[in-house]
Amino acid sequence: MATDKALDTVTADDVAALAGVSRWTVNRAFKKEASISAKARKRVLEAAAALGYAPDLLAASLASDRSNLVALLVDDFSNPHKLVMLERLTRILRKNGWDTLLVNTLDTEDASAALLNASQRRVDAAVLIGSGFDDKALETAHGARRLKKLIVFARTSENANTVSICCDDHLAMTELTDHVIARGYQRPLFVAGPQTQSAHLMRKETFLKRWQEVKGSKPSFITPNSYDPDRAFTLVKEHFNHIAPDDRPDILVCENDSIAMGAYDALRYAHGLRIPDDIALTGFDDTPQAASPHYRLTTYRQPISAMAEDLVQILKGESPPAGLDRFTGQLIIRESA
Amino acid sequence: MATDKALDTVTADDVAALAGVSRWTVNRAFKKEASISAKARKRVLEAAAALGYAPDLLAASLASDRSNLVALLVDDFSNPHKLVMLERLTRILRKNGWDTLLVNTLDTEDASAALLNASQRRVDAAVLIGSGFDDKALETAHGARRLKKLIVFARTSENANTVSICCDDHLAMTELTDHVIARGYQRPLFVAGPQTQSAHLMRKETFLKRWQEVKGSKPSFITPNSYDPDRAFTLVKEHFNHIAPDDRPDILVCENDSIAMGAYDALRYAHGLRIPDDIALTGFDDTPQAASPHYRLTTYRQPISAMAEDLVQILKGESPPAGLDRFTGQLIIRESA
DNA sequence: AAAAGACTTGCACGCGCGTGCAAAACTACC
DNA sequence: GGTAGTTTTGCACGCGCGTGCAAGTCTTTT
Repeated sequence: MATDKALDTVTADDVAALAGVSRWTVNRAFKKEASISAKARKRVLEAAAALGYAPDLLAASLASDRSNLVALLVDDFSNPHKLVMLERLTRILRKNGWDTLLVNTLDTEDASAALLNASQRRVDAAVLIGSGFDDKALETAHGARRLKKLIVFARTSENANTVSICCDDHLAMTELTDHVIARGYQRPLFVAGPQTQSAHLMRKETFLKRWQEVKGSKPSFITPNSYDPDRAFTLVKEHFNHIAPDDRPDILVCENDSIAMGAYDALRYAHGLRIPDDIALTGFDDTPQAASPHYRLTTYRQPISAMAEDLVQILKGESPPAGLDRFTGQLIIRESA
Repeated sequence: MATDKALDTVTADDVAALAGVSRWTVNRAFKKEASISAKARKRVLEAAAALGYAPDLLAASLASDRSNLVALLVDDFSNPHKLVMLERLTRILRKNGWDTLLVNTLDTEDASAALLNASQRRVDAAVLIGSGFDDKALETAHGARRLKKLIVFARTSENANTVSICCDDHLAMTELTDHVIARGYQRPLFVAGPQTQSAHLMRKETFLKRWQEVKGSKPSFITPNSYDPDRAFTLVKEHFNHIAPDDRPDILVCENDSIAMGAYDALRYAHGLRIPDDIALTGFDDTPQAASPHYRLTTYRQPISAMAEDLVQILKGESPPAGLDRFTGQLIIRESA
């Protein structure tokens, strides 16, 4: 047991002893750009391999003021697009030396507690990937000690102390709106997401504005109180119960794919409408499911990888830690509209 | 700047000074079961609130031998069920005091590097939620220093040094097979997942065995080399190209919902078959999408929450750190079979 | 009121490594 | 071979808190 203990905890000192150098040389051998001679490094690495040593990142974080840890706060797990973002972010962050703390803020009263928790782990940055983060949470976060950087991902933010990395929603929705108009649709209905957040999307506003500019009329809209497809299903189903066939919209423009898929199912299975023959539909995000031969959703793909790379730049300090980084995505035209 | 620095880094000593107690009393105030008087705790917490102090979890981890951190290793992000598991696990772990390190092992040659990385953060446990972890990775993990517990989630493992928390696949597949038989299907085709892992599912074996026991014949099967629905789509599409209508299976039993949905789309959109009229289909996992009016998938729901609670027990040391914890799930019968 | 018991508080030492600088070793050049 | 320049190495101190025990304080009992 005592030997086990000693075996368990191989420290830089042990490696130093074996390699015949000082502890500091050992740790230098593990840093990419450290001033150390090639042969010293070689000797150290061999000794380390023999002993099964790897630097303790925890101790390193404590001693320095960076942890190479990023907290990802997520408050909506009903959208498969989140899984795509998580995959991209974790992969790209890891490639660049950052590990990821995944924080589920569903249960947390507001995000503040989660943010505090992240700061207690000394994360280098907290990244908000969600819909329900409000001003209060952002302010608390900014007030929190040790929370060096606060980044809102895939969403704009009006808080001056945050960076927002997102796709250019204005450009995107304008392009999508123009596509819808070009296809000759006349009576759109916008299906928005929850509208309470300060950090939110401008998709609805952009669509309404653009449509009015070009067509002169103001489209109506409905607002599920969450991005859950089931809610969208129910809401759309109810909405169409109260509409005479002649007044029916000829296209549903949805704030994201998650809502669009719920709406799709409601139209098709609750009201027997064929898409796009009886009614058309668009989404946003290009989730994997949107491409299935079932939905064939016309949608808009955000450049998640580029956005993740941008996040890395910010973490590295090569981009300013406040402001708005906008990216241009790509309209994906499929059969649904 | 100097004052900023001083403000940034509120330590237990500062709180102690303000509250007129020692540093140790301050930290005790933040532990649930610490011997501290009610009034001392109150005084400390007030002082802490005034200063914006919260204990540094990093320093605590270094000083003690636990980090309250769990690494979740995921190697397949194409299955929406992963999102469900992530949501449940992160929420339940957090409720019990553990934070979650999400590690994407898609890019990692084998999982060993990821496991090593996790151990460098001194995680209390590494949880494998994936399909592609092989023996080598598990052995490496066990060899790694500081990796206290290795847990295979939602999958059995034959490695003696791991705990496996999963639903009772044998029971589940037997129940599902019996359902399929009771419905009168005669010519099943099993669509399996990749078969190379040591830590894998016994679904195929169980199905084949049970079917043979009851019906006396041995069903055929096909094997996509990944759980990606697109692969399943392609494989099923190809497979049915080479089958005469009379030889067609009357039911596809799929290893999980992800595969089932790909297969569903292939049958319906590539071959124009109606489900369940022309051919039936079952899945496994009960992903949210399986319930949609589109798929209406007959499937099997794993008790993820109970499994996550079991994980907590293991982390707390109230369950043995090796062996197999099996849970009984629930057959979900919908229209697809 | 004194003694025994129960609870609360303080403290020395260590967790493993980073920082910044000074000493040492090496290299190049005349 | 000596000097200046360059690279490499070693080290004191600190990061913020946990552990286990000893000293201190308060409560109970006879």
